[in-house]
Amino acid sequence: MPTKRQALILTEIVRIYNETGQPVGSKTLMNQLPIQISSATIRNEMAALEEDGLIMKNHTSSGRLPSTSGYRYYLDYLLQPSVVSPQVFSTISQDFDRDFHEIDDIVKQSANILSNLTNYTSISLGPETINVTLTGFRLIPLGGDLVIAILATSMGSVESRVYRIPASISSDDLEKAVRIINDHLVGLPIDQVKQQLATEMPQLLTKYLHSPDGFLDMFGDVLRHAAAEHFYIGGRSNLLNSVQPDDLNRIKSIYQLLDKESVFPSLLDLRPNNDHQQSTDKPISVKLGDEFDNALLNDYGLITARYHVADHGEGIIAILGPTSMPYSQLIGLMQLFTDELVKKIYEYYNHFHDDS
Amino acid sequence: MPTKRQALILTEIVRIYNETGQPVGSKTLMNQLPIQISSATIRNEMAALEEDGLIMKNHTSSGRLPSTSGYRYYLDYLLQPSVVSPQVFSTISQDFDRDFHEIDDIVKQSANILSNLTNYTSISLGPETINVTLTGFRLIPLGGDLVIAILATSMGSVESRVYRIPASISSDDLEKAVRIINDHLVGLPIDQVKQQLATEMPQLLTKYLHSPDGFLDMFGDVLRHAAAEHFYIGGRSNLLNSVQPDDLNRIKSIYQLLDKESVFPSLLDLRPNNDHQQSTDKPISVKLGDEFDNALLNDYGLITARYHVADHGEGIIAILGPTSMPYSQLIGLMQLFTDELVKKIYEYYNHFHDDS
DNA sequence: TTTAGCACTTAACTACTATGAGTGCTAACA
DNA sequence: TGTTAGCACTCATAGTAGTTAAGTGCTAAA
Repeated sequence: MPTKRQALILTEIVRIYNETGQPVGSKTLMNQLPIQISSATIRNEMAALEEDGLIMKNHTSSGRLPSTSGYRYYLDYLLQPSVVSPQVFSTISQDFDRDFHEIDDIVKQSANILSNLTNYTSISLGPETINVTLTGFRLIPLGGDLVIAILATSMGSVESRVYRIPASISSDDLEKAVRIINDHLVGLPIDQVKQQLATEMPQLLTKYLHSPDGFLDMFGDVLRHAAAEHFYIGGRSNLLNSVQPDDLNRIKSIYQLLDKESVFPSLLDLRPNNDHQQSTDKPISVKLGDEFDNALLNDYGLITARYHVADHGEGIIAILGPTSMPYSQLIGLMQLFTDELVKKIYEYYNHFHDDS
Repeated sequence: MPTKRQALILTEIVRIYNETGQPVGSKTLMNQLPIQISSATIRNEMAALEEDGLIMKNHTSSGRLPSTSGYRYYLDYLLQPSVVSPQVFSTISQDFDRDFHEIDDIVKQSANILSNLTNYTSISLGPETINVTLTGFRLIPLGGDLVIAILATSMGSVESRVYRIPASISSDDLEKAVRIINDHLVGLPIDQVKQQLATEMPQLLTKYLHSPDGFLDMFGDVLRHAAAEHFYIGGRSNLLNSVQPDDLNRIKSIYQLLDKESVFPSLLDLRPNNDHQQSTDKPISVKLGDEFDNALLNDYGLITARYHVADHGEGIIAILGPTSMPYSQLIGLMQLFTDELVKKIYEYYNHFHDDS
């Protein structure tokens, strides 16, 4: 456990290292610290901090920089979110001030705003589809034996996919089947729809379809895609800001990682299992270096902010940048940003359900 | 105009430089050339080639490398497409051997296959929507005053967007309006639909809608999005292969370019105006360095292959890589690749119209 | 026209030498 | 006991000089 003075020194090391990117020496600290102590004393304190594993050296005679544990300690105990400037605030509201046609657009735009604001990479995941209900299911014939199956949800998202229908099924029967789906399932939460799909629907449909399996597979397939989480990454190229010019291969690997969009959210553990206590407590949490599963991200930090939209579950927005980010400012920013985002999403949903 | 022997030397310089990435000296050439001449003679010939601006030096005592004009000359007069190995061929057919649900999936997959195959970045643009017809238009109420407008085309693509309908319009009238759209416009090519939208439709709709403007705007909007060209970029990260480790800023700029997907096709001039004779003649053409509008791409080359799908217009697939690419192999590959791609797209469309 | 020979150029590598920022330790001091 | 001045020591960085190897241009001979 560092003493109060050691904590002060650690905070200062984090601050200066984040600003300059260079290891911090005892003389520099002496000039910057609010208290009057000599460089020798600072050296002694730094030796103690190094003993505790909170700071480290690049080589015998270099200044100190925060270790991962040092960052961790700083984030958990020392950091204080700084207040966001009014200009930034008005920038955010301005960027959000448009009419969004789909919830996905809001999610996308939020990632873009945040990455523009911070010059880091941003990842945005829409509110969980807890209370989303099925609004409608349609089949539109395309000619031939192909149809487009369209599924709409109360969130305003539409999923459409093309399928082949065996010629043996008459279009009358198809229409009836679609009507049954709509009569029985519209208005139900997606989860329940999935459930009924396995239990009651097969029986109901056998009246009209000889073998409803194909039809149900199709419906299930669209449903699965509609319920899948959509997320967006903004400012990919900012990842290049933080990297040393020499290790080009690492950049490449990280980009390949980003390209494989499918694995990204699980890799970053954006939606942790509930066992993971620490992160579920606070709305904003930070994941550092070796806490990632993938070694490629060892030099990166991820600031994750959870936000809750009334009756619509949790969404997530995150910043991915180098380990040394101005956390204090960024976390202040995130608090404000999620507030605005929640406001916007809430507003969007309200337009739906209110004026009927 | 280079002599025959000079052309041979140029070809060899291009080949070796592409393989090694290093400037080529007279001794190396002496050993590699199929003819028996001394290094001194080669030096003389190289001096002549340099005089013509076809090759250049990095510094006084370095070997030679092809200049942009040199590449241009090589591509226009010397290059011979090499034959693709059977393994590559079977790789291509294998990768294409799946059931595609949408034409966009084929376009996407083709970009991925090509970039995997070549280790370069690949850009794929689907066949132009010349003969695409409107297959259906639907509105699904979402509750409140919102509806999802869904437009389907004979290509199997579906565009859906959410709109707000003024409460003054009754749902009965809306349904009638939708029916009118379907009765009058289904089966027509998109172009004609657009035309009628401006001419006849307003009159027809006034019978049912007090002011059809809002409705027509909505329909026009979906139509515009449905008709927009979709393209895909595969293997973005391969761009990093070709770049010098020191100029990180250029990489970043190029990535930002790639992120702005909207400007990319026009920048690359993938669909040149028909005046541009050279490129419309050949199905495969190459654009080099300073021929790009954007200076960022000065060190890059773009191999563009046009392919024609019967009754469905032209599609484009391209490879973006460093100026020094193994053009001979790549162009051979592209010929074969577009054949396979055309086959696949044709097959896809046939499933639509044939077995009705 | 071709070739051998040679002087010349240049990038890349190596070895060596400051320089300076920074540390750890000791001894004196409050 | 905590703090500070002083000093020897370490190490990355930058700069200088010398060497090597690849390559050129030019001249003169075949």
